[in-house]
Amino acid sequence: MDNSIKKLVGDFLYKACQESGISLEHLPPIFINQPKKKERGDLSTNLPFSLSQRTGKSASQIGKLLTSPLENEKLFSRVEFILPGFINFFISDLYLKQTLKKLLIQKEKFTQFSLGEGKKVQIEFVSANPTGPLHIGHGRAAAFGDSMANILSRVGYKVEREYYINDVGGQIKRLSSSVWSRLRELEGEKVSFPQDGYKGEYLIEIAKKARKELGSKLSETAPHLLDLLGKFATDEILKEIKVDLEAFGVRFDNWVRESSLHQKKAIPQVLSYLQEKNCLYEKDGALWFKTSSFLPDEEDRVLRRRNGDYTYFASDIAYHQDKLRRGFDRVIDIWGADHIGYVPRMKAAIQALDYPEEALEIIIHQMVTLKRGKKRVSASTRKGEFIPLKEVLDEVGKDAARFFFLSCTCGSHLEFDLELAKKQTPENPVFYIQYAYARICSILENARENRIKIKSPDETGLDLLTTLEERELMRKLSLLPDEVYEAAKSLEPHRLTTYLQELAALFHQFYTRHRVINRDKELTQARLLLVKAIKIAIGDVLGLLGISAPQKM
RNA sequence: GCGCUUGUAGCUCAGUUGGAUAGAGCAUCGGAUUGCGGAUCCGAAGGUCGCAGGUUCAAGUCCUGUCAAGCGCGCCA
Repeated sequence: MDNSIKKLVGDFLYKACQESGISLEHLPPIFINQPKKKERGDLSTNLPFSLSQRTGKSASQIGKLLTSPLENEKLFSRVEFILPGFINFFISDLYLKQTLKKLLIQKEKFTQFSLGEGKKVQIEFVSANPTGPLHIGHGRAAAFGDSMANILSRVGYKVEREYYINDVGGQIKRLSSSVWSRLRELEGEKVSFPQDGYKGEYLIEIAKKARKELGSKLSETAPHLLDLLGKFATDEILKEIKVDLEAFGVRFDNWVRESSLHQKKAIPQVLSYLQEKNCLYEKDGALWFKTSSFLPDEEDRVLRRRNGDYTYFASDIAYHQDKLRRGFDRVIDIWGADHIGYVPRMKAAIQALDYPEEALEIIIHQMVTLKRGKKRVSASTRKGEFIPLKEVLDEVGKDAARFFFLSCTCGSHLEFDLELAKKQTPENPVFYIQYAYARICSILENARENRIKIKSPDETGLDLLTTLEERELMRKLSLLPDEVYEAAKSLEPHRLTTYLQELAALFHQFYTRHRVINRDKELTQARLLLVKAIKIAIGDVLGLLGISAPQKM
């Protein structure tokens, strides 16, 4: 659909440049902004300024050249040049009303774009180790990745969500020996708990379940006892993880186990590939990857230990090669900040595999620090010190939690104060938005009860929408496609939470000042359509964020 | 010690690839309802954008230095 008004304005400017003989070689990228002040119009650009630097002409000369062909354009009611070099655009009511109609007719297609061109994108996120329940940090990644996937698919990408399960290695051994200790505790034995084991109490439940289901297989002399326990425990934990994700509104298309890569012999294969490319060498009995030949500041890393085991890095290279070979046009990883030091070596590995560095896009989200009142809680699965995502969901709900995570840029360190989150629940911004939606539903219900039939936009005189509040609402709605587009382009869902708050505020202001259902039948019709359009917009954007839009609250 | 990230109102955070007079929510104070949902609306107060330099017509935004916080610097994953 490409209903971008900014693109439209940009095209006009481009044409105006052509017509006024400004050399297109000098043309910088055209940026269209929303001015902070209403007096400065609905949209503005600093193009005259940037052009004047490149062409040597004065900004006001260029301003005149650019604005005069636009003066009779129906899209604008006014176009003005302002010193030192801005052009302000005032969108015409005609355009706003046409856009309102489009939104009503096209619904969620209103924000569709051909940007993605049907290209395949894979987003891998959460990928928490199956050694314990999801905690609040995973919640941030889950909310972010999931809504990012929604947004990308809206702008024309084919999106796949993937979860990578590290079900091999030292941590799984620690997990199984921890379960074994818990089991023996249950039998009344006094055991010393493994020092680097998982201390969380959830393992007691799993041990109980293991005793019940595995029964006689669990003797100390049983062969592969720890493997058996490890498999059992990871499966149980994964089940719980899936339940939590489901409750958080997140579903994955694909679950990939690290163990499946081992079965496929993917790791020795990728290593021999790298060997041929002369990226490896042996030292101290171990096999090393020459990270430093790609990034001088990085140290070389071990891929195969002296004892013959592969490192996590080795299997991760195999995993990423596998992903890249699956034929995606974009591969996006979302990692927590605790993996930040891992980025350079992964990028180096990608290049060693003959892909350009950009073939893998890595987004780092900062840690969530937790507070309970004044106490800080660190999140450590190993020590069993963490607030499970489930607990947060139970206390503040899926919608509030997702909204909270999505309102911040993922680069910000954020503090989640559980006490505050609970206290704020009634005044949480997400309820403000949902309330606007429910109010509109209520108005529409009211209209139905009064047997007012809402006519189609073509039959209704939208010209009756003349108040300031109505214009502001139409203006905001007309900018929605650009917001979605920009959120997709910059991979920043939080733009949409900001947009929703502003839209909801405009609606509440309108609502307190004007009646939708009133004595003037024509005006009622027009306002019902406006309100219906807002409902579509709010509901749609909430959907992109994975937040519910309740008819009643 | 080195690297990455972050420092904006009392608190939690926005701030459009450098733009025009720095924003929102919460908390605080004051006001609004015989109207479609008061989980709302209106107003007040609240800031040396960590600090110091620099770049330029223009810096919260870019550069350098400095202070502080988080994370990372394994033949762990």
